[in-house]
Amino acid sequence: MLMHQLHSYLNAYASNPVTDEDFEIIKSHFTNKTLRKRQYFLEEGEICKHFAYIIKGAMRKYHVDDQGKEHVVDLYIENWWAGDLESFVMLKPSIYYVDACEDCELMLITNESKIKLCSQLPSFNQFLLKLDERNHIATQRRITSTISSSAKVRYDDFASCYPEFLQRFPQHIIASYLGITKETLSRVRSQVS
Amino acid sequence: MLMHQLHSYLNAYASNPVTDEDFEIIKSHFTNKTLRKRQYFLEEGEICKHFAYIIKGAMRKYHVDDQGKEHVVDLYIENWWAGDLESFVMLKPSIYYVDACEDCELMLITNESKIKLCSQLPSFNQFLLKLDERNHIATQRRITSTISSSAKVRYDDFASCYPEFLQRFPQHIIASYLGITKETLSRVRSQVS
DNA sequence: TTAGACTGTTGACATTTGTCAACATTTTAT
DNA sequence: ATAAAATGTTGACAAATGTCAACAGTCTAA
Repeated sequence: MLMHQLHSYLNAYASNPVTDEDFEIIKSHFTNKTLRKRQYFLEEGEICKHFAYIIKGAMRKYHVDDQGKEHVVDLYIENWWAGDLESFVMLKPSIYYVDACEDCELMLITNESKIKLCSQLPSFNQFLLKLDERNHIATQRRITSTISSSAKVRYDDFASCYPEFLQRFPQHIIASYLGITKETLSRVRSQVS
Repeated sequence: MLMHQLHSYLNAYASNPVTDEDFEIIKSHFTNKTLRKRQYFLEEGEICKHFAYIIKGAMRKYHVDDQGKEHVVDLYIENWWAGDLESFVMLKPSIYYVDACEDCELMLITNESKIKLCSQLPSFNQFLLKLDERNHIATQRRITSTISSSAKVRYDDFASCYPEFLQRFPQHIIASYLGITKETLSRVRSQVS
């Protein structure tokens, strides 16, 4: 079982370690799922019933505009969470697709379970707050970079911040994440830094 | 006292109303502050010791790049929170400025108080989670819009999503928030929708 | 009240980035 | 094994946006 990965992960965010008993409770609220490369986890119009903790693999979230163009909004690898929060908490049909960029092993949780765990285990609540904090900070940096910098600088920032991602996602997906075309990314990469 | 505004605001986010006793505890952790238009709440290099709940007024957070250009990262009005979370929780010098775009009345809280309230009052913890959720969702939409759409569409989205902001912030600040120049915004506005 | 800052618009031109097409390699599915 | 799909690069050109300068109206502080 790869469950222990979630346990270490939770501990990394908690101020005090999560006890084995608490972890048993947490574990009981998750289910396992595997996805093959290119399979959908979520499709536009669906309600996001689960959030996915990624044990292994890589995923992306993207939006398809009126002209049918894909825009990658998020990239995820091991120890990240995939899903559409807006749909998950508001029970609204999602405007996003989430799919697997590699074969994936996931652990899924429903919103009811999340709420139950929050009220039952203060450490879980605390964990979620820390997670949101971290997420908020990363997003803030991303927005700053997006509105302030040229394509080249954005790519360099991304590459130095998430070097692994360069190995794991194809360039056209990274380009889309950065809000530029694959051609522009290709050209930007061939410039010296 | 305008404290009751915070109380209603908290209630709007809680699943059960915040009792008067709980609110007394919460209130005791806040201090009041006023800012005149154009005064700083936070300057680059400082540690963000307080987060500000805005009772009245309007503020912005911005970043100054190597070439001395300002890039507005966030806009805030009544019932929003202003500050730099990264600096606040990590005690790192901030890379942002936060200043008042109108005369402001604020209620300030430190990170220690926030942590204390979280552990003492589950309802406060819950409140923060909801707030982060809402913030996360809004930010997700903003990123989607920024990487997917032209200047005109971004402005129209912004205008329909935050019509008040058009009245309260000058155009060059909105332009910067949208990641475009004031000249481009001026031109985009003169096109018919 | 007055000079200076702040705000907003417009024109001419430069730069960045996108679009479309062609092509080569690699990976994937049958 | 083979065809199709996915990935990545390049060129020619188009479109979007930025830059800089000039200008005018409004607000603000001494």
